[in-house]
Amino acid sequence: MTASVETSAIVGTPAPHAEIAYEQIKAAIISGALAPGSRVSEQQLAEQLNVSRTPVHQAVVRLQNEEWLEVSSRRGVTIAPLRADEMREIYEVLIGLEGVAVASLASREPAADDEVDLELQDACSRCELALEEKNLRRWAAEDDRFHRLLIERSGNSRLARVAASVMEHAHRARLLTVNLRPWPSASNEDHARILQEISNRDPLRARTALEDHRRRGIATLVPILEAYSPQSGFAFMPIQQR
Amino acid sequence: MTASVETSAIVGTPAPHAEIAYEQIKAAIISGALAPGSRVSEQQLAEQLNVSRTPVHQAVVRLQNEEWLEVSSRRGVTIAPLRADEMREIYEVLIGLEGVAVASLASREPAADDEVDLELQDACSRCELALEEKNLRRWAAEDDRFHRLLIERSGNSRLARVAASVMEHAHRARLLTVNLRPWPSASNEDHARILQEISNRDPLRARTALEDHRRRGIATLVPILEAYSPQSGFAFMPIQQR
DNA sequence: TCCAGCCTACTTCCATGCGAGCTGGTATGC
DNA sequence: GCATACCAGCTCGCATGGAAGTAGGCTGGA
Repeated sequence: MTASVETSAIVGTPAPHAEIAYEQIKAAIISGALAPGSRVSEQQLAEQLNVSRTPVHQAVVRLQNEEWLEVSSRRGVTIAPLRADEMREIYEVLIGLEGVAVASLASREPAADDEVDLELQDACSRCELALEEKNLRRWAAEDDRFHRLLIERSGNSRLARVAASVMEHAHRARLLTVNLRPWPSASNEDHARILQEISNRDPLRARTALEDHRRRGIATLVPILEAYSPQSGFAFMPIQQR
Repeated sequence: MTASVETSAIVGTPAPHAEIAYEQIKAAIISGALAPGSRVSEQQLAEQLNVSRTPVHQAVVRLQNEEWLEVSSRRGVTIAPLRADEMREIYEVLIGLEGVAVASLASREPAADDEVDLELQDACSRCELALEEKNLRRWAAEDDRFHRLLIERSGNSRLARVAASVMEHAHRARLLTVNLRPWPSASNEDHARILQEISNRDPLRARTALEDHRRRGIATLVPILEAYSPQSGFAFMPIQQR
C-alpha cells in the first residue's frame, strides 16, 4: 500500500515504553526541564509520561549507569548536578576519543573533492552561518552536529557510540550556559584549522588542533560553572513540582 | 558492639538482586560460561540465579546497552559474538582513552621515588613474573591489572569508568584466546618502555609507546579471531543448555 | 514429495500488589 | 524551651500474572 514515514528505526514495533521513558527523561535533563540537582520520584515521572512504574524504573537505572542521575534507594531520584571538575574530566575523555577519530580521518588516502571532507566543510559553514546570524542556540546545535560528524565519519562505530554518549553530557553543559558564555569567535577558526589538517592528511597536527580546540572550550566553560554554586548545581528553569 | 566484616560497600543493604544478576551474567559472558553467539532466555537466567525475572530483565537491558548481548524482542537473548572487526574498533577506542591517561600521568611534576611510578613498576614486574612462570592465565590477569592501573592512577575518574567498561571487552577476547596466541614476549618490553617514558615525564612519547603496544596487541589478536568463524563467533566452552 | 497455512509454545514486556526502609514532622518528657 | 523518640507517609525494589507477538512445527492438500 502506501508507505508512511517511519517514526524510528523499524515501524511496526511501536517502541517499548522503557525506551520512550529513557529518551524523554534524558531529553528533559539535557534541556534543563529537569534541573541539575533537583529531586523527583519515579512515580511522578511515570505519571507525566503516561506509563507504569516498571519501564520508568528501567530507564532510570539505565540513566544512572550513564551518570545522568542518581537513584538513592527508597529516597528518590536526584538529577546530576553540573560541576566544573566533572566537566573537566568529560572534556579530557572527549579529547581522547575525538582525537582518535580525527587522526583516523586524517589517515585516509588523499583525494580531491573527497566526499567526507566536503561534508565536514559544510557542517563547519553552518556553524559560521549561525554565528553570523548571532543565533547562539543554533550555533550550539550546529557545533554539536559538527563534532558528532567528526566521530561518525571516522568509520569506527563503537567509537562513535561511546563518544556520542560522553558528548551529550558536554552538550548539556553548553546548552545550559549558552547565554552566559562570551562570544565564541575563535571556535570557527579552530574548526577550520582542524579541517585543514584533516584535508592535509596530517594525523598528528589534526589531533593537536582538536586538542587545542577542546581545551579552549573547557577553559571558557569552567569559570562559568564555578561562578554558580558548585556543590548543588544550579537551575535556570523552574523545577517541576506540584 | 563488635564490627563484622563488610561484604561489599555498605553492610545492611544486602546488594540488590538486579546488581547481582548484572555482575553474574557479565562474569559468565567474560569467562565464556555463556558462549559467544549462544542464545538463552531471561527465564533460564532467572532460574539459575535464583531471582525473579524482573531484576534479570533490568540487568539484561543494561548489558545490552554495554554491548555484551542483544535482546530481540520476544525472541530471546543472544550473547555477543567475538568478531575481529569489533575488536579492532575496541582497541582503537582504548588507544584514545589510555592515551589520555598515560599522557596525563607523564604530565605530572617529576619526583624521585614517586609513589605512583613505583606502583606501576610493581604491576609491571608482576606481569614479568607470571611470564617467567609460564602461567598464561595469570599473565592475562596481571596484564589487565597493569592497564587498569594506568587509567585509575590518571586522576580522571570518569575516564577510568569509561575505559574500564571498554577494557572488559578486550579482556574477554584475550581470556578466550589466551591458549591460542603466540608467546607474548614483546609485551613486557612494551610495558617497560611506557613506564620509562612516564617517569621521563614525556607525554608524547609515552602516548606513542602505549599506542604501539596496543597496535601490536590487536595485530596478534585479529588473525586468531579471523581463523574462527568470524560471523557467529565461536565457543570454547559448552553452551549451557538443558 | 513438497508447499502453504495454521496453531501452539515460548519469549519479552508491562501493570500492579506488597514489602522494607528512610525522612520529616509531631508529640511528649525533662 | 529543647531534645528525643515515635509515627505516618512516601519511596524504591521485587515478584507475579497477564498481554502481545514471533518462530517453528504440524497438518492438510496438491
